[in-house]
Amino acid sequence: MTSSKNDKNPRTTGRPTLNEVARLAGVSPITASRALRGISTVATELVEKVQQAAQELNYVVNPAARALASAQSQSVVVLVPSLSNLLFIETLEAIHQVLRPKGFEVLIGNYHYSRDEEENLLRNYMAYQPRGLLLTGFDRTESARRMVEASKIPCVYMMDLDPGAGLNCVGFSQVSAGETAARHLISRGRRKLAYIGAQLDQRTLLRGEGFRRALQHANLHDPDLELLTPRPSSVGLGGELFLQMMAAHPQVDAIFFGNDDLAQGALLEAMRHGIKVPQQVAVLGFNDLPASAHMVPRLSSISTPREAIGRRAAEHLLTLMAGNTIARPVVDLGFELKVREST
Amino acid sequence: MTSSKNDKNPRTTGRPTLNEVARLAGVSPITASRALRGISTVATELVEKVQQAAQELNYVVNPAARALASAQSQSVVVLVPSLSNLLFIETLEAIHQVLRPKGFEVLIGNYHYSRDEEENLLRNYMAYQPRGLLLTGFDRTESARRMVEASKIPCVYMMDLDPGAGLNCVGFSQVSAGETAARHLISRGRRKLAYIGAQLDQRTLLRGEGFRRALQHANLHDPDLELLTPRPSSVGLGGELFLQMMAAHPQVDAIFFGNDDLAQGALLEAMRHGIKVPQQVAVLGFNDLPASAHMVPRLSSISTPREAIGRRAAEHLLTLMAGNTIARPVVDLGFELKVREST
DNA sequence: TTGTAAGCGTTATCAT
DNA sequence: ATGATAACGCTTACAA
Repeated sequence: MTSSKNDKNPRTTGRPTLNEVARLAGVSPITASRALRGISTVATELVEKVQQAAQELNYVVNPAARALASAQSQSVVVLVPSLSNLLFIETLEAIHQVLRPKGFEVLIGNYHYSRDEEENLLRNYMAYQPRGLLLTGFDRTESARRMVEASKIPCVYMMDLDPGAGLNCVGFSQVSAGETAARHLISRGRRKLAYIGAQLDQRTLLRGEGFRRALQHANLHDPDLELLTPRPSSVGLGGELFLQMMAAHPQVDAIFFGNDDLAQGALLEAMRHGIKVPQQVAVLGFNDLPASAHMVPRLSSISTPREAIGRRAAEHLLTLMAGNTIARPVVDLGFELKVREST
Repeated sequence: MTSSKNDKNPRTTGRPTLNEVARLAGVSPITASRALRGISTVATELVEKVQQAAQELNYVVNPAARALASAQSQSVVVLVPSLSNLLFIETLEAIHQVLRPKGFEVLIGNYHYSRDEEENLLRNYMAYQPRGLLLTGFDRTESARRMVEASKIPCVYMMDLDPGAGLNCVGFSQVSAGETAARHLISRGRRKLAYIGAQLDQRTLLRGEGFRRALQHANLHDPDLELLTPRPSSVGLGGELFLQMMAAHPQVDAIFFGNDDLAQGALLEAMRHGIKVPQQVAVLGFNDLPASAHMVPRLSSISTPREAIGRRAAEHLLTLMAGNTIARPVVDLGFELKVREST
């Protein structure tokens, strides 16, 4: 018994500790700990006493101490390739909505579409001993893959579906979305179909593959009508690529864009240059971003359930973190073609 | 000496500890700790040995243990009112860029423009004993304000400038930006000027105030020409409000929008309804979002230095966290009027 | 400049 | 069902 609590000891936070709560409640610290964590072995009566004491003292656990003692944090790491795409913002929001109420801290890592950066983030965040991992897609370095596997940390993959059907994932088939795009355009009587994609991540590529596959199947595929660039997707870039495509291949009568911002840019340049959409060329976007429905003409797009993906992935992870396994690890949330004025 | 390291002890992480690094380097744990933290009292020779050992073992500190022992985390809490506004994304990115390399973990809180939610987030995050705080603007609950003050945690305010000039802040004068908008429109010969704002946060209001003030000064102010709504800002809403304003006040010849997305929506509806911009009505946006320069007509806007704000605020905070004070706490980064085709 | 001892606040273990 | 004890991995205080 050296001194009283508010000693101005720099090693102390000044906040009430579990010990103090326990003393006030007249129980041992460990009982207080159990009571607060909702561990069933504690008598209801004591639980109440402890909760009251905690409330009275305004007690909040010290996450550092908890993490140290239990070798487990309360944090979940979410890695996304971009934040400038509204797409991922909505997903993140949904994840927060599910995880925060359960007491989890969400650590967000943006790897800017770089596999190496993703690996680094993963390595760094592993130091925090996260309880769970939420990763985007399946395209990562071998080393990152191994880290995840070796860590044994529960992990759910978002956005795409595991072809192997072995990993826990929540998303939709990117390939199939590409096929749908092609079939829609073909059904509109289009015959010279182009694909324009930027930010060549795995999913953009997969979409392109689905698109190509459907065209080949219809005997309409022309490899010249594919314009891909690793530059980051944006409205400005979309306009630029659109003009480039129309200049090189004036006979193109439909374009599928890997992202709505590209398609929006195309619509804008089409207007500026008097190119009639959809009369001369149909424009189809992807993701159905909020502005798309308001473009002139209103942009047709494939709407993706990114909010639902975030929510379901987080719930999925909650199950895994609770130690349960999941019967059906692959959750396909599908997508929806929104036909508006541009196709 | 009970057992060897990889005992499958559930209380242990399996990762190498500082002790092991110290042993390998042939020094005491505390020396290893000091060496790794770059504390100057350690002999250069030993520092090298320790670093080598750490590297060899692939050592990474346990943040929980560090936080517990030092009563200080390595985390910085950033609170923003929204993530769906690209504006804050860019700011966050810059903050990350500055803070992560220095070993800080960035905790992001989105309070959805709700003062109460901000207060809650603050309370929750305080449990993590953050080393620093990055807050948006000055409009918060009294209780939140007190928490920040009482905590003594270094804090930098972003986006606006403290009228009292006492708080550390990095931003620009929102009022002055509103004035600039009005003066520009007036200088273009406009006489019936309207202001349309959504998501009525403090800064939108301040901008409106500056706008109003300049109009009054020029004897051009008409309170009927202000359209404010608490609904969240979006392209769709902008179009809607624009049409509403033009229907109610067909004589309006210029509109300043509190946000670019609103202005973009206005441009789109103007086009759809054959309202000529800027001939019939000039449209001026705010923030200069990426798509604005590509609109038809290209949107004039007030460009804000959100990336620089994030960077400078983070650097500012770094200084404070290092225990230094700042001579000039108020950093005004200004703004820039971009005149394009819509005004 | 380096090391010893102790403690940060919590939870796992094992006994009762 | 509850508690005593030790331990998690690191850093502060102080001694050498």
